[in-house]
Amino acid sequence: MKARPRSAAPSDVAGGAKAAKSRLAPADRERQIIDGAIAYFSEVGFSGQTRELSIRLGITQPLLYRYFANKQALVERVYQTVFEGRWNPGWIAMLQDRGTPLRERLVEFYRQYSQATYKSDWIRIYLHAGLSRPELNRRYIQLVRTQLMPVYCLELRHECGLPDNPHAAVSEQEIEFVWNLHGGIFYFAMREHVYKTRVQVDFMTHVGFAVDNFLAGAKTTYPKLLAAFAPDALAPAPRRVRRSS
Amino acid sequence: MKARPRSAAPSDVAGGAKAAKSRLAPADRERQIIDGAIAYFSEVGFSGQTRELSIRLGITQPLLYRYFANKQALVERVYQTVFEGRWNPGWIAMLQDRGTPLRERLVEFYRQYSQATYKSDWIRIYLHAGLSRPELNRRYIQLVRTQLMPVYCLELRHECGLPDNPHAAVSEQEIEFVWNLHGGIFYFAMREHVYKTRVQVDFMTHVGFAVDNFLAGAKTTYPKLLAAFAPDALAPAPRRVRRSS
DNA sequence: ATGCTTGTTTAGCAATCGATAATGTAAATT
DNA sequence: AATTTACATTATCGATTGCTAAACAAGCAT
Repeated sequence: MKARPRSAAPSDVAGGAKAAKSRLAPADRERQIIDGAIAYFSEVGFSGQTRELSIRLGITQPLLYRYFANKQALVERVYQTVFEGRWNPGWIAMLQDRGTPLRERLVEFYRQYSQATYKSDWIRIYLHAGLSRPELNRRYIQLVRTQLMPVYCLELRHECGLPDNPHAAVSEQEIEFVWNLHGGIFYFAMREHVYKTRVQVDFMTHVGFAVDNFLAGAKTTYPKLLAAFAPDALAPAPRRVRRSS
Repeated sequence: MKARPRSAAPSDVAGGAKAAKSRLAPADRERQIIDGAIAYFSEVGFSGQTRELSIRLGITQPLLYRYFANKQALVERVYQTVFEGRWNPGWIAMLQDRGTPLRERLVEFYRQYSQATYKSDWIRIYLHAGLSRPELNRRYIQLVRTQLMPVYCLELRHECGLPDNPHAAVSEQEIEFVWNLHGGIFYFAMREHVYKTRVQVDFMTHVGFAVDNFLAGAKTTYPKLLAAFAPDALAPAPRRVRRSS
């Protein structure tokens, strides 16, 4: 009931590294196990064995089962920690700040987003999960689709000099259009962190050119796309035309 | 030694489906096992069990070991069949045919490429392999990097009205630049076939806009990139300037 | 110091999985 | 039809793996 004041671990706490045999407070031990599990499962996949994980943690295998009812429960915690812990809601507001050029906003977003997610552990967990538990990825993708991509679309409309018409819903075709930028950058990170191909190019330099090219092309392509798939968005602005009989 | 003339299988041959109990010629049985293994491993990953695979094939588990020395050998054959069997060398020539507009060439390429590789089994095997045996993906990526992307670059130089200078090597920065188009389209297919998100947009329509946007942007972005990372390519043309002392 | 709580380890079970040996049987050869 | 060849199945072994029960030991209260 009462929180037991524990002495800090003697040598190291949950430093992510191995070897921590001493007696730890439950919260510390749990955190250490989760961190170790993220590193381990991201490397070998979720079919990795609990014994091997325990060895890397420097503890015995049955101890895992004092903190998690079974392997599946531990895996769930790994999913949850990785997917729900690295999204920054402030990104949306930053992307909507028209005080700075859209190009700079996008580049800055990818600088921050890549530091949060485009690392070996996140991407590998993301791919492993996608193959074995796609529901989880669908939820994350839904977050991107509903939170992030529509902002891209609206800012891009503005950037292209199109009327700011909040009533004109963002079409699926637009979403996919802007997603191509996002996907290309993701795949770059994937090649770098999963296949570990020697990428001789600086990530942010690449992002700069990708964003430049996307925006430069959109100036001519985006209006055409809107004309075909979201003609509402091209109407003057505040008053919406509705079949004047 | 001599090839035994076998009567064709009574009901079905290696139709990819299950249930083929009858006695088959070795070549047919082997093919059937490989096809089944591709379907099975692409679904559950390479940690899938041989027993489950045999049940799906409608055969017994030890029979697998008559055709493959061990599980690893079967896995290797799956890799090999999937990765080396779907690349069409003719694509390169097609992409270089300047008789048709580059836009049409790229769209047509993605029509054919997606039919060959952007299917559930190929993409899932590709991702499973990437996580457990990245060497194989590196080899495939090397194929794309050395065969496909340089062609994109050279055709794009021509498209942008830049001099056709075959001596000016394609820079890494250029490769990554054009790869962003390829990666965005791959990621679209990945969302569709792995995460199975409801994509309301026709694949080829999406490709059309992605290619349009890429080419429209490149008209202004690509020369800037070349100026910074491959100034050689901007030199007049045939005669290469080499430090005229 | 003594006893109590609880974090950790030792020992081991039951199910799973890759792989093998022995046996059965369908098709080709004579 | 009898014999041979080799495709396929039955039965089973040994190692691995998730998980549990019992024993051990470190810190706190009295």
